[in-house]
Amino acid sequence: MTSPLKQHGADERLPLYQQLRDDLAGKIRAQIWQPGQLMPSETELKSSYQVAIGTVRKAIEALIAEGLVERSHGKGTFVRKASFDNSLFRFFRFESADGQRQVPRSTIVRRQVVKATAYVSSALQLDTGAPVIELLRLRLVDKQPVLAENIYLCATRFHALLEMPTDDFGDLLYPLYERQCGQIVASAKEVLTIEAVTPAQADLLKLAPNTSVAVIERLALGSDGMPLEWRQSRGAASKFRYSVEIR
Amino acid sequence: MTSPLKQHGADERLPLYQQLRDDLAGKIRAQIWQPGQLMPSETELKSSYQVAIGTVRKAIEALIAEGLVERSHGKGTFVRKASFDNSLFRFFRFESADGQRQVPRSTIVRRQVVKATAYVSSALQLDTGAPVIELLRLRLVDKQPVLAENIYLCATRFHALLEMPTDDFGDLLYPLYERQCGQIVASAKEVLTIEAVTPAQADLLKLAPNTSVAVIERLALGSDGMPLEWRQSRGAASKFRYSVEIR
DNA sequence: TAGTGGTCTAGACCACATG
DNA sequence: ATGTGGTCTAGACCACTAT
Repeated sequence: MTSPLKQHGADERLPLYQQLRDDLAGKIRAQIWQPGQLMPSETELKSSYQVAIGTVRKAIEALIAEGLVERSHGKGTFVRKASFDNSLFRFFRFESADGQRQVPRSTIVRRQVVKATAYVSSALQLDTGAPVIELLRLRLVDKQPVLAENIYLCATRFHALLEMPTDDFGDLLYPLYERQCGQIVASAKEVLTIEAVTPAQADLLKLAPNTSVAVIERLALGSDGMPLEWRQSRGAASKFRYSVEIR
Repeated sequence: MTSPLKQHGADERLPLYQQLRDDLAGKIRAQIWQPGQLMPSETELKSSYQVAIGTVRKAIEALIAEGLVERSHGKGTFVRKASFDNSLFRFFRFESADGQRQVPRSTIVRRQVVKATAYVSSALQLDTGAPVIELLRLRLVDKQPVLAENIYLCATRFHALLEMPTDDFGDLLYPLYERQCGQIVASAKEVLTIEAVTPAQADLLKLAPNTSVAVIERLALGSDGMPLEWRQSRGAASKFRYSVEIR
């Protein structure tokens, strides 16, 4: 029995379905309905919020457009799990010898606490010089290095990562952040550019000097929009491929 | 006074609002309602098609999601004009000396009729060896070359382009296609990769040998989905920049 | 003031998934 | 058989734009 919207301090100037959308989105963010789980049916929401069913549907359609939930005819409405750790496939074509796409293996090459540079601190909304964890990570397909990553995390928020061996980090970091630090990545912004490879990176990636690399800078955000992680990923430009449809 | 859907040979297995969407989309494609023009109001559509107003709204919402029309409260629903000739800004940062973004100037360097290669003919859905117009075009900002383009067009469909001086082509090709050949580009697919520059291209773009270029391959389609033009655009990788938001 | 799209309601019926 | 989302209807009222 959820109470009607009036008691939730919603902005009454907004359309009802928007207020409802905000309230539902809040419950998803607050993990009251967990990712992958079924959320209440249209009929339940209709009676608990005391609105017409059409209004419920408009609110849910908005959530679908934002990618927060998914509907399945006859089954119900499900909270979507954020899963974009493999978003690199958007930009790169990594294939193993048998032509399969797979999540690259990961190795943490270095882990250290450093003072945030001006750029990193502004990206993560920290004070300049605040302590950040820097991870240097290599990603491999068929044991060949394909991506080199520099990752920066607020040291206080993620200090749990300093207290475990880097070998236990596994191939995906975001589930680790969630398990060890209670930090959930909900969205991200990426910027893609092309540079000449530096000698150090060339060495890591086993590339000839002065070849080109594609650089993906990603700022990962929590569900409240707070920046959690900033990273740069570099991979050989020759493996790069991206397609769009425009109109 | 449009007649109800039954008389339009619509697929009755589809939901009503989908059938309506298809019919409306057809009228837009057939230019019965022209780009930029007002289309009939919800009330008019409701009575001419004999459906409920909610059904009309759902059909129009679908058209909005596809980017075919735009609604403006109090004014009406308008057919959207396709305008993505400047879509290169999506991928490149071209700025003139004063920091302004502007449509690059164009020069046609070469125009000739050639037999379509296997690749071009399959992209344009022509027989292999069919005659195609090949344009070599250079785009300039502040008189500096920034993009080199190879453009391929079906020679029969676009033969009007052979009968006018290339100096009169102007800076934008799609309006030219529309004026001179009656061919309207409605959408496009682009694929982006990175290559080393060829000697010929390096010369055109005034780049050092072996530097990297970003290559954008674009297939431009008519409103009926027929491929009209295939082009490759190459520009210095150093000017390249692209950003996305993911979730 | 008239016409447009935007919101909201209330309910009927259908199609899909599951036990 | 039951519950879910999907379609469709019919109409009231509001907010914006133009004249």
